[in-house]
Amino acid sequence: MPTPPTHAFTFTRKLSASNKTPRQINRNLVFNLIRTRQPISRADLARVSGLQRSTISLIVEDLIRERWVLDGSTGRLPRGRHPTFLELNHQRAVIALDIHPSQTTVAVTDLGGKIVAQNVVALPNDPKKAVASIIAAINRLIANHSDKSFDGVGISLPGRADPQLEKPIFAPNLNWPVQSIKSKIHRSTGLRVEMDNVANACALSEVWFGDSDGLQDLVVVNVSEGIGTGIFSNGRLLRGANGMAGEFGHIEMERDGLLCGCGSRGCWETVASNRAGLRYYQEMSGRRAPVNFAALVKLAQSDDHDAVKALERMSQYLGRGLRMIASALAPSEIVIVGDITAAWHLFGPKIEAELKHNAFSKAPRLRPSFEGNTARLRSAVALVMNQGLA
Amino acid sequence: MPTPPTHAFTFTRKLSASNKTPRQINRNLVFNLIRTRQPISRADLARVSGLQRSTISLIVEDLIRERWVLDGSTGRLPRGRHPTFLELNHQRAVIALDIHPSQTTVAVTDLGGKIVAQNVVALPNDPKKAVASIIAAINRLIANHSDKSFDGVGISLPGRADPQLEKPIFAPNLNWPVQSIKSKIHRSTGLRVEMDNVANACALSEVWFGDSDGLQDLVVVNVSEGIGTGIFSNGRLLRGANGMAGEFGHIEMERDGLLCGCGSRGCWETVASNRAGLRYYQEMSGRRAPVNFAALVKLAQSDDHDAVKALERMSQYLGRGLRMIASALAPSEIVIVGDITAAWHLFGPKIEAELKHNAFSKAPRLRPSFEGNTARLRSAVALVMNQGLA
DNA sequence: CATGTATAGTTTGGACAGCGTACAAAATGC
DNA sequence: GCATTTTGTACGCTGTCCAAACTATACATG
Repeated sequence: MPTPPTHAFTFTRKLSASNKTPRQINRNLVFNLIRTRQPISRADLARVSGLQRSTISLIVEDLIRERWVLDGSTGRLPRGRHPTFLELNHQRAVIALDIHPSQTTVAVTDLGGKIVAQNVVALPNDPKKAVASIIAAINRLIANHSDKSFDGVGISLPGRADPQLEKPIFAPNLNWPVQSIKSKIHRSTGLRVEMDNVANACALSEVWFGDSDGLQDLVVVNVSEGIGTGIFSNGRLLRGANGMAGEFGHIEMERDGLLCGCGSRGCWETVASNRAGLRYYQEMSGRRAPVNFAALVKLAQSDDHDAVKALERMSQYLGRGLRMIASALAPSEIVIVGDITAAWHLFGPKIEAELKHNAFSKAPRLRPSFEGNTARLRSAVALVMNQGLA
Repeated sequence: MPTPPTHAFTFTRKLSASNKTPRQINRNLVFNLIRTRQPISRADLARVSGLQRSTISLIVEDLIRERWVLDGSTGRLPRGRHPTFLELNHQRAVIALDIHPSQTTVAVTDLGGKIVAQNVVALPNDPKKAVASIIAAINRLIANHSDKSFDGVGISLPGRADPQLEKPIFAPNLNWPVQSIKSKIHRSTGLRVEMDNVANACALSEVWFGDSDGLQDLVVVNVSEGIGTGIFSNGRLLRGANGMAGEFGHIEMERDGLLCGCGSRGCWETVASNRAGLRYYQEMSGRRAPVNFAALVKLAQSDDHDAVKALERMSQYLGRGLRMIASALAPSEIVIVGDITAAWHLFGPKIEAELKHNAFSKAPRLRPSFEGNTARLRSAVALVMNQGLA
């Protein structure tokens, strides 16, 4: 006879559903539909979602009461009563913060991710004062937009952080400390603060603000000082055990290659990141490299032979790494974020050719981020939206 | 004024929830708890799930009416009414089919995955008749267990198949055609047939039959003629765009290496699969390789120097590949399935040392499948269970 | 043996969700 | 004015979970 189990037991997350669960699910669905398809009427929401018009009415009533959406203009139809279009509440806004090794930007955006105002943060010489400068810049923006009501602050940064934990735990390419930035901003502004890796954030952003409906599998590759990837799979971000999933950039590509910031040798990012591109230029031309990678891209665009060659070499390595990603995850789409996309017509085909080289299965679609240089900023907005209503 | 949208629109899956949704969710939760913790009382189910005892009673009533579970024995407590333990219905059974390049096995198991009967299928010389032989073997097993009621057939095979599609689309290591095996078995037996890649199936199996509760991130690496990986992330299998996710085995590891069955060169599986182990033995000893990999492992266990060296070399490459997986996905656990696990005490440490070599973050736990050689068979059961009630 | 206590499992009423139908509101055309 | 068409709302129904009351069962104790 078995002894009584009486398990001591706790689930990490609540797994059981209550009778409030459908409302949560449908509420998120409806809000997302309004967000992506605004302006849209209740009747169309019903058609699109598969829910009844009556149900939609109740859910929308909630969303309006909580000031997420507004009744907007009225439409015209050949027959029948005119629909009232719903739209996101323009009064509500989000602070987006893009922390980048070479430049940090802060912005105000609306719930739809549209950038209302944007400033580059002048960082002081003393890196310890960086966080204070950022907070000052945020507070200035909030003060300048007193007509808005702010919902939160989104931070996208090059590094990994366990979503539970406060501080980033892996940021080899950032030269100033961001420890406790999250709680400091929260204390100063009183707003909810969401922080995540740039590539993760960009993946969310593509899903939230992109036009591909129901995208389920997508990998974003952020090519900057290093290379980070954000994996969106089964309709969710793949975070891994400590939030460390997506470090394709630190997969060994060259045996006994260059020493990487992570301590290993020959990582993909040592041969395919912006730094690698600059190094190739130096090696090939014998001249000093341009001040930054954007300048190198400009050089290539003006047909500088060495610049083109250097970026082609970088593109080849990029493509080879993308082939790894395609084999490993078979996403339907790979999106590139970074300065290299500024010259996509020159190097996109090179990257894609290498990606498709000898591929044993259908290669994923490859495209640059639809956002260009604001991709990282908008991604920070997605972080807040994702927590607020998803 | 915007024109009326009236979107023509269909979701791939239904995204909206109805008031029946919580019951579906909780039913699966309760069934899974019974499966993993049987025997268990209703009261303990309530404690463990967080649902009310009354709700549990209703759900269990459903499950008993549909003959998934049974009221079983009675427990004893120091005080109070004795609990009645619930257990899975032993009458119900599943056919498990393990298709393997060197040997195909078919078995009868109960809902808990316990193997009731098991036969190796003698495949005819003519590979075209293989499917017919398998079907005959299945029907024999069903006839011999007329006391059971069969719920479905699970097939785990070395290859990828879009879950929607009928035929496997990528099986470079299988030398006989399995096209339309799914529908043929369905027609012959009348049972539901679920088919998936071995590694995917084993990942499900670890989650379904393993003892780690609430495991969310796990990668199974199946080391056989080739290498396949099954990725369990965010509590679901990661399938990718065409069911092709998980082909880490075909990531390039040696530039201009050996030609692989997939058409590329230097894939991980060309240097770390069973075939590679046999090749290393041949190269190192100058002798002909053993008849199969299991024999090579036996040799190593009896201290044959060349066999040990060959498998150590294979282990090193295995570990190097696992390091890729750890960087890319940061799973909390990596599980190895395959004959190499028979000598885990010899080679497990070698693999793990290479996995941890120069790792920039905490390496995942590494362990052999808790099932040993029946892992693949039991995995086929998990496929059926996963579709039936998950 | 009666009583009190502890635990398992069931019953019942209430709250809440989505569905489906009916209906009011609003616009157009004849 | 009236039929028609479409939007958006109101109301009753069913399904679900929860909370508390209730019943059943067992044991310890005096």
